[in-house]
Amino acid sequence: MTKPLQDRTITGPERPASLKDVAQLAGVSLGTVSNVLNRPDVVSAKRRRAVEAAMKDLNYVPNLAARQLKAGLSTVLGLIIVEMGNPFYGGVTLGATQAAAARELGLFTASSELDAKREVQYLELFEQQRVRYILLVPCGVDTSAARVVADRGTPVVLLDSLDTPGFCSVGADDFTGGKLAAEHLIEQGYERITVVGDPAHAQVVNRHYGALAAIENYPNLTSSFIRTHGMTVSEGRRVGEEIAARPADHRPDAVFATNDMLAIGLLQAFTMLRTIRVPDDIAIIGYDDIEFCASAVVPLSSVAQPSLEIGASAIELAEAELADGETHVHQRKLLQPSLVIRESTVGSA
Amino acid sequence: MTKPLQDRTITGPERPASLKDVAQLAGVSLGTVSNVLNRPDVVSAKRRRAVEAAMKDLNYVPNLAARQLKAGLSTVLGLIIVEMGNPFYGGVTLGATQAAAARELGLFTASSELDAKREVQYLELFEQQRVRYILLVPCGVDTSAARVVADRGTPVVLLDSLDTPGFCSVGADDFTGGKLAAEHLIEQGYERITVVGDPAHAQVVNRHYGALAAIENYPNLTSSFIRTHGMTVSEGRRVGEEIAARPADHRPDAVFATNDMLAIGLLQAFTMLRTIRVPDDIAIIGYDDIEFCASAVVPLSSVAQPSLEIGASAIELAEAELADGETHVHQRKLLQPSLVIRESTVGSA
DNA sequence: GTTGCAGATTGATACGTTTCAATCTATGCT
DNA sequence: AGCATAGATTGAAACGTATCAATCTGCAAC
Repeated sequence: MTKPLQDRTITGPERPASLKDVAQLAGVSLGTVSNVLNRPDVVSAKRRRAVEAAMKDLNYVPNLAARQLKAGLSTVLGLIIVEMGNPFYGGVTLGATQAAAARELGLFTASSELDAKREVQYLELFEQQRVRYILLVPCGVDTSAARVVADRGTPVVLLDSLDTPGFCSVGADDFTGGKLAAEHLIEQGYERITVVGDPAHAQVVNRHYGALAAIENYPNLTSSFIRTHGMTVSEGRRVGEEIAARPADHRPDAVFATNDMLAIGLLQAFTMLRTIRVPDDIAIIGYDDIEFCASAVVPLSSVAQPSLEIGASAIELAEAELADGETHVHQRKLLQPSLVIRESTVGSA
Repeated sequence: MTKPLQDRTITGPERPASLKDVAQLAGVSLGTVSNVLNRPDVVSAKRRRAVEAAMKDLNYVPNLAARQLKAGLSTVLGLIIVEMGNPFYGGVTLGATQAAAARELGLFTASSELDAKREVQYLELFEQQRVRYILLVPCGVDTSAARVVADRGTPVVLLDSLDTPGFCSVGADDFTGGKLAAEHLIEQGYERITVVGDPAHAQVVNRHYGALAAIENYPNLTSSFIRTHGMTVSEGRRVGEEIAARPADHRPDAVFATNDMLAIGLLQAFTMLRTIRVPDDIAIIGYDDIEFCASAVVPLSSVAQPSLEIGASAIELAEAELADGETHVHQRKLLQPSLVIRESTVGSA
C-alpha cells in the first residue's frame, strides 16, 4: 500500500481558493458565503464574521470570469484607441477611466497603433471577453468590423469620429473651435488672418470653415489659407519661413494654425529669424493645447479639445444604449472645445 | 388557457449563441462542436462542415470567460503603466503588444496616472480577472500591493523600475546611457561638459554617474553638474539663461541634459538670446529621444530608451516565470539605450 | 458471418459563481 | 404548550466551455 494521500500535503500548483473552499473552512454552505459577498444583510453577524475570517485565511479572491459567466453581462468595458502615447488619447482614456470608476466598472484599454488589422483583433478579443460594451476610436473610415460586432450584440460607441449612421458617437465640434480661435484673434484687434493646415484632414476643413464664419461678420477683415502637406512641426516651420520672406505689408498679422505642431513650427521660424516678434508683429494660435504649448518660447494660445469629456460622454452613451435595449435610437454628441489664451495672441500693449 | 409559449417567438434579450445552440442546430453533440474548435482533426469532414455552417448561422462567438474558467489559466495579460499619453510608455506598450500577439495572447492596458490608489485598483481588477500575469510600471517605490498579488499566485513583473528583490524586473541601463552621451560629446571634441538634472530622480543620478565614468578617463576634460528642481522645459530654460549670463570662458562647451524637456528648454534659451549658437558654441544632448527632438529648431541629439524592448522582455520574463513554477528564481534584465545623433552635437566643421 | 479494431461521437463532469425555492431555527404570541 | 412567522441557512440548478471515459459506427480480416 502506498502512503495515504493526505500525508503528502499537496501545496502543488496552488489553485486559488474558491467560494467552496471558504465555505468548507468556515463550516457553512456555499450559498451563505455567496450571500456574505452579495447580500451581507441577510446573513447573521456570527456567521458573517466566520466567513470573512475564512476568506482572509485562504486569501480568497473572487473570480470575475465565473461571476461574469453567471451574470451574462460583464462589469468591464473595452476602449480601443489609435495611438498610445498621444496625449490627446491619454485624455480621452483618463476621462473614460474616471467615468467608469464612478460606475464601479473596470476599463481595459488597447491600442490599434493606426493598424486596422489590430483594431479588428481587439474588437474580437473584447467581444469574446464579453465586455459590457466597446468604445472605439476608429483608425479609418471603415467601420464595417465594428458594425459586425455591434450587430452581434455588443454595443459599440465611436469616439472622435464623424457622425456615423448606426452607431452612437461622440466628437469634438471643430467648426466651433475654429470660430472660437478666429473670434479671439478678432477681439484682440488682429485684422489679416491666415489659416494654416492640411485640408486632407476633415477636422482641418471644419476648423477653417469655423474661422471663416467668424471672419465674414467683419467686412474690414481679410483672410487667407495656406495649405500644408501634413501637420508637422517642420511643415509649420516651412510656412513660417515663407511668410517671413514676404514684404512686411504682405504678411498676415495673425496665424491660426489648425494644430499645435504647425503652430510650434511657425513660432520656431519667427523666433529664429528674429525679424518677426510674436505676438506684436504676428500672433499665433494653435489647436489641441498639447502640453508643449505652455512651455514654448512664447507660450502658445490654443484651442483645447474636450478630451476628458469625450471619454466620459462615450460611457454615458454606451450605458444608455445598454439600458434602452431594443428601443435604442443612436445618438450623436458633439462636445465643445475651449479657448486657452496665452502670450502668443495677447499684444503687450 | 394562455397562448402556448413557442408562439410568441421570443427574440428577446438576444442571448449570444453558445456551443449548445450550435450543437443543436448542427444535430451533433456538444462535445463534437467543442472538438471542431479545439481538435478539428478528430472529427469527420462531413460533421465539421455542418458544425461550421451552424456557427456561421448563429453568429457564434466563443466565450472567453467560460473558456478561462474551465482552463484555469487565461490567455490575456494585464499591463499597468503610469501615464497614458506619455510616448515612452506608448513604446513600452507597443513592444508588449507585439510580443503578446506573437504568442497569441491578448493584452489589456490600464493606466494608474501616477495615482497609487488607482494602481492598486487595477492590480486587483486584473487579479480578479485571473489574467495570466501582470506587467507593472510602478508609480512609486512601494511595491507592497504588488507583493500581495504576486504572493497569491499571479506573477508580477516590474517594468522601468529599480531592481526589486522578490520580483522579476526589467529596466533601462541609465548608467550606460549617460556614459554613451558623454562619450559621444568627448568624441566630438567637446572638453567642458556640464550635466543638468534633478538628482531627486534615481535615473538622473545614474545617468550622471555614467557620464562621469566616461569623463574621468580623460584628464584634460572638466565637468560640472547643475541641479534643477524638476525636469521641465522651463527649468531647462532657466538653466540655459543662467549659463548664457556667464562670461564666455566660464561656459561649458557641451551640456548633457538628463532628459529631453530640459534639453529643449536649454535650446530655447540659447536660441532666443542669440548669443550662443548650437552646437558651435555649446552642444546639447538630451535623454529619452521624444518625438520633438527631431523637429526642434536645431534637431536634438538624444539617448533613446529601449522602450519597445522593455515591453517585449517583460513578457519573456513573465512567461518564463509561469513556466518555471515553484522552481522559479527572479531575474533582472537591464536593457541598453542607444545614441541618436542629430545636429545639436555635431559641429558644422 | 463473426470478431476485432480504429476512428468518430457522445454524455457526464467540473470549473466558480449566483440565484432561488425549500428547509430549518428561533422568537413572540395566545 | 402550541403555533404562526420572520429570518437564517441550505442545496440544487444554471451559465458556456473542455476533457475524457464510454459508447457507437463501419470496415477489414478471418
